[in-house]
Amino acid sequence: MTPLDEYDRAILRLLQENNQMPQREIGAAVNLSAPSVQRRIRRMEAEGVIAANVAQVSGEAVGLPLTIIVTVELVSETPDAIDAAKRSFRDAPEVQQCHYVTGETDFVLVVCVASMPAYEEFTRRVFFGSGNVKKFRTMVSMDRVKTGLMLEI
Amino acid sequence: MTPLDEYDRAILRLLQENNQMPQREIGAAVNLSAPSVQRRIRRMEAEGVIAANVAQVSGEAVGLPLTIIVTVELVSETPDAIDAAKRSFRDAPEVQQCHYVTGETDFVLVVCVASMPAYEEFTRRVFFGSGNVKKFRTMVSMDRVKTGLMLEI
DNA sequence: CATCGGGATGCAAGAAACTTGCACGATCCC
DNA sequence: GGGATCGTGCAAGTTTCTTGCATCCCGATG
Repeated sequence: MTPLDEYDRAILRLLQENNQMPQREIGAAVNLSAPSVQRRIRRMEAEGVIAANVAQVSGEAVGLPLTIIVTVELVSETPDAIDAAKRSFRDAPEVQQCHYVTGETDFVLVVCVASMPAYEEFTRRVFFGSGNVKKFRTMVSMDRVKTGLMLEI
Repeated sequence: MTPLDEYDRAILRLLQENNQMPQREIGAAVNLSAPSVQRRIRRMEAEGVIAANVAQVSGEAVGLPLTIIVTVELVSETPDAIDAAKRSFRDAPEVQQCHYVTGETDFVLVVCVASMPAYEEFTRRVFFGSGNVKKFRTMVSMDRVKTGLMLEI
């Protein structure tokens, strides 16, 4: 993977804020021509530096006003059990984010649902369904203070 | 806010996966003309249904390979203290996401840093700097099983 | 029951943005 | 110093986006 220079990083800083800015404007901001900007973007997309280009949708607007952070502790922590848990969390559409973490708890999930009943249904299906969840702790978000995928580049 | 119909939701499903798909292709996928698709997208952007259009940058690629989930407990939970904490978390560039939550812990943060020393420096500056953090629990992500902002629309 | 009005649609033309071939210049390694 | 490699800017060609316009649908009204 080609190392990133200061131009690349400047472009990324702009794109992670707004990936619809015209290449011409990006070029003007970073002192490069539009074609040059475009070739750098292409390269970074091909190399996976830019993992995806997405629209950030408001949960409230689509009827998913609840964001819930859940820590999960498993009964069995064998590699197979861990993998099975990863798969089930990855496949659950309510799970927006999932991390396998160090410490007492094994997983941290960010879950987006329409209502508390919907959340309960989710826990029944995903947590109790597997039989391998020892316990989980539910933290309901009262304020999404900061969300997004912004990195300090 | 205009309620969303099935066309809008179909468009959102596509855009939250790839917001660079040409309107013509979106139109073909949802059975609408390109101009119609574009007017719907414009409307949803104006109404905040589409909150942002962003490039998702790989943390590894830009030298931020560590993702750490942190739960934070405050000493004082007065409204002023809560607000001050929200501000400081929001302003810290290492903090990618922050939620004010119910339960024993007050905040859950997702922090992206270059290294453990960088994380320690972060905790000193942001947690110990305020004098209002009673305790925090650090969970280092060993596997970012699922990330992103995808919603089940 | 006919008519009117608001809103969304598709078409087509015009505008803007993206893409690519090409020649030039910088850099690095003989 | 010579030559290969890589990235750059320019300009032309292509695609996509944007917008004016006529039409259609549907609900409200006379």
